[in-house]
Amino acid sequence: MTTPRPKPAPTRARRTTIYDLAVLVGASPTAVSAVLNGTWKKRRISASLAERITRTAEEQGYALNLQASGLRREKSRLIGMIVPKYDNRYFGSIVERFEAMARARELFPIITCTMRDPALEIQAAREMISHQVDCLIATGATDPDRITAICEAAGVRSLNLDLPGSRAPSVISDNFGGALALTRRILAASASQRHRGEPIPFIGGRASDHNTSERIRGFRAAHEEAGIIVDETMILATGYAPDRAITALEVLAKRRGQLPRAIFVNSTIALEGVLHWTRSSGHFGSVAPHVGCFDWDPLAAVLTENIVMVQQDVPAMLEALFRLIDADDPAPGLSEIPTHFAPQPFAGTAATAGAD
Amino acid sequence: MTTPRPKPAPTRARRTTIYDLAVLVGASPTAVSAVLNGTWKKRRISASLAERITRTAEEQGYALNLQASGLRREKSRLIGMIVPKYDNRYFGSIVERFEAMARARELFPIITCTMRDPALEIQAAREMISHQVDCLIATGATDPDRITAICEAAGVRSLNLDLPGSRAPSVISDNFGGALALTRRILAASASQRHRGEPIPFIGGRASDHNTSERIRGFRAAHEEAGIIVDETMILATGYAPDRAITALEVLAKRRGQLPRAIFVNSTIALEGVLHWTRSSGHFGSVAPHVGCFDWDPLAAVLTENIVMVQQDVPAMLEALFRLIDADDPAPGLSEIPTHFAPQPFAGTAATAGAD
DNA sequence: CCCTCCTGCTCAACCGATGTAGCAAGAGGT
DNA sequence: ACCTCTTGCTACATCGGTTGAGCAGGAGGG
Repeated sequence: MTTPRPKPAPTRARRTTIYDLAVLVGASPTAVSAVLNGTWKKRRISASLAERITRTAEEQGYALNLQASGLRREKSRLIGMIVPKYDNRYFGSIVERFEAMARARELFPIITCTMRDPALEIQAAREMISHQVDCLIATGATDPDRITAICEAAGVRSLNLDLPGSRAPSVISDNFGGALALTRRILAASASQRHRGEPIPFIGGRASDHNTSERIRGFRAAHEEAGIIVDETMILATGYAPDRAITALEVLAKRRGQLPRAIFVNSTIALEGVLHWTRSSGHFGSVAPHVGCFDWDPLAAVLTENIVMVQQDVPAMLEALFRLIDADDPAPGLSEIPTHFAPQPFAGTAATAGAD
Repeated sequence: MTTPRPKPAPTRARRTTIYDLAVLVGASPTAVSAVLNGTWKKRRISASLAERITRTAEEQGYALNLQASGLRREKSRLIGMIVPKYDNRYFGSIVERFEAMARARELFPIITCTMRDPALEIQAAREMISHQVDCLIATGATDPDRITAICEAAGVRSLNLDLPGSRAPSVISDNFGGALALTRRILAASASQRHRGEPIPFIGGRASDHNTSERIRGFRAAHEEAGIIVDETMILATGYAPDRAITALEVLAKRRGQLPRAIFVNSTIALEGVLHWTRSSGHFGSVAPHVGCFDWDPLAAVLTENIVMVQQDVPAMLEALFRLIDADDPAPGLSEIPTHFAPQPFAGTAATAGAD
């Protein structure tokens, strides 16, 4: 019945279905389906028939068609996530952990990266909805509320991660608190090398996104505590490209006629540029500035002196996220997860202990 | 099966279907379907009806049910990829590029990471097949042929990336050539600091995987060219964990009673351990050894003196991969893509030019 | 012996989209 | 006036599972 093809039927063996199995076993498709999806006890199929069906399915290498199954059940057991980039450890660990936790709940995670492109975010969200995801997580989305609106229209639950929205529950880091603690630390560390009242620059990120603006707030608060005034020219939220960070610092140094003794860096990607500049510009000689980085990278930890990194607590964030997913209560609140300072590399491992 | 809740049916508005639209427009579901999937000209639907249908669909926020569509068409326009980890730039860029290229072909990419766990690889492959992927890419799989076999049984095309298999077409880096060139370079760079005939250690990876063994072969070939004998104790393929690399180097140094003047490092993850050891063990003082790393990380590039990194040519690999996907000819050959040395950080950018 | 209950299974109607077949109305040709 | 062709649409079966309803046969009770 497939098609009236004059094809010499080369390979294209049709996939085994429950109907094929039913014929093989001599039972009804219903029985096969019930056995294979585990509802057979409830449906009063005998253990012996169940055994025969299971065995035959295995022999035939039967694979359930989840498209058909999902269509009938009107849910897919698919959970979607959109993510901006795969070029840093933060999003990498979010995705790894998300997948593991989704699988533990018998959900199939589908993740797609949007290259920080707002149009692609929307397109990806729509595609995921078309694929009938039961739930969609927007991670670091530029316009989370837009995604929430699209999901709402389709009756799909949505949550925000990393960047908050106002219309869906959001789990984010305590950006203010993390930036405050980080700024305090590098202000203290660099105190003896700075003039009295001299502020440090903030570099990277987009002032328009919530996280960056909260971090700037924490950055300012720490300065204020220390009695330091921060003027606008110290805030260089020039985006996520490393070379923009370099240019901005170069310009700043030229204008001020002096080099910063400490720098607040707002992402590991910006950090690439910053560290390149401090190392290879020749400006600093052997006295590298203190660097505080909001986000963590293990190679930076190993290779940089005078660096402090704030690590976002990905496990805790995802625990919180899945608590919201498990409880299907869509109260659109904001969960802020505390950050912590990244530990010394290899602290407490056999490797360090052994290196006497 | 969630729970027997006395829920007051709060929101859960059913999703709009072509039947709903058909009623609204006063046309048949067939017409709606034809208009929305673009076959309406062929089906001789009038432009005016098409216009009305399109408008109504938009107003109602209609989203196609790809589960139903895929079921009927017997293909999903889904393309699957399994990937070991998200903790390095190599796999990150593979995934980013794969997604972009898949989307350019109107395929929806679904990617899942398997944490280098062979059982999870198999499970993930099966799940993807159940979701009816049209094609499955096994990236860095520990047992690619097993996955190919599973795909074959289900009539799904499969390809290997990064690690080759014998039963499906494979696209990988020229590991031998890359390792040969890299080893030559660090042997040359460290020549004046090594005793005559002194080999350097190879650290990281698994000797059982094809890539590592090819790299070892290239590593040995470069030594042989230089008239240096490499005994087994210099090959430290201790896996991908950074702390294992540290331990192995520590043991090696103790046994030989001297420090290596150059090191071949087989992944950026092992590099974390290696650089930690060279920096903080105190062994090296200010004379860091020459490091050659098979794989690239931008922070390592910026922060390490005397490092040479081999970068795998991800764009070229994915071009080759998609050529195989586009041509549906499954000849199980091996494409080896040349690698190159990573360029100087920010070379040729405004950033460098500006930093006078 | 009749009635009820339980066991073990099957039937048929879906889920939403799509491809094939076909029908009614009007245009155009002879 | 009759036939053919085109236009613009609809009806229906189908993809592969799932699910509520229901049926046959045997056990058990009165």
